[in-house]
Amino acid sequence: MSTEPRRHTRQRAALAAVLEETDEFLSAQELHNRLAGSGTKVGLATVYRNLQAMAADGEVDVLRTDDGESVYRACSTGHHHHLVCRECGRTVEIDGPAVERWAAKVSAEHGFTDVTHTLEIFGRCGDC
Amino acid sequence: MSTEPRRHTRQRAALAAVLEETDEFLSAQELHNRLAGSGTKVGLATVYRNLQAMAADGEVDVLRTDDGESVYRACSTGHHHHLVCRECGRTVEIDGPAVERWAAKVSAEHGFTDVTHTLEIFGRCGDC
DNA sequence: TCTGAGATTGACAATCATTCTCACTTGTCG
DNA sequence: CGACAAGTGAGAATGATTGTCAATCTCAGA
Ligand SMILES: [Zn+2]
Ligand SMILES: [Zn+2]
Ligand SMILES: [Zn+2]
Ligand SMILES: [Zn+2]
Repeated sequence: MSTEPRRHTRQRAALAAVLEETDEFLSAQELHNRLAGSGTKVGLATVYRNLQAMAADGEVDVLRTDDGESVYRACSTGHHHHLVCRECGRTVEIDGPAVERWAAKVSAEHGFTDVTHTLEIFGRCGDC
Repeated sequence: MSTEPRRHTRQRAALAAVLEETDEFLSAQELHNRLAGSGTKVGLATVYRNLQAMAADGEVDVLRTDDGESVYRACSTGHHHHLVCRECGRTVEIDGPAVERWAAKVSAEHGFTDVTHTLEIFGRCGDC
């Protein structure tokens, strides 16, 4: 599962830059707006394509809002989960070794292999 | 959080019946097809509206496929999670008290209140 | 059993995030 | 410096989901 070589482009760099500027999950559309606002013109399709590629390479994390929109965030590498404020979007990365073990155990008990899981926690943060 | 009174209609009964016939998660479109196939004509919008209402009342569980489609399943009542086969759709309901406690603890530690969480496990079942 | 108010439905239009198309541009590498 | 495939962009296409609204059906009350 080696990562395919990826060319360096102005568009991707700009997108990565915008992603680094925040700790909230942003939609592709919102990222596209911010890029437009920062003087760099990048096509919407390109934003989608790059986000998709970056997500596949684990450079960004993706999750779905309640209304089905995908939102993206530059994240620390490695498997982890999120605690997201429903109001302001503030996000805390969390880690749960015990949960990972539990998931693996349950899967095995039921004869499932090649398992992955999604786990996100939503709430209202102290500032909201 | 009292459930609004709901009228009994032929369409809803038919939908509930189809949902009871399977232990897989099905999309609204697929459910609509099955209803059509079983002689009962029900409008697609009605399928969506009812699934929405049923989900709000906890009569069915909803989750999102990788490609963003919502899928529904008649479930046992109460909070629980799922172990779903990526290939055949077979679903096992799972329960994890430890995970529930962990989620609550982590949320509290970060000052979050009014928390909810999503947790689903995907894999390939023994038969696939 | 009969009614009326209001919930529910259905055919179809509208929405809207995401993907596709394809001609054009630009990294990469020898 | 080319060659050429990867990357891009403008706009069309997709497709699940939601909105519209007149017609229909439920059911509490008479
Ligand atoms: Zn907040
Ligand atoms: Zn995990
Ligand atoms: Zn299976
Ligand atoms: Zn739970």
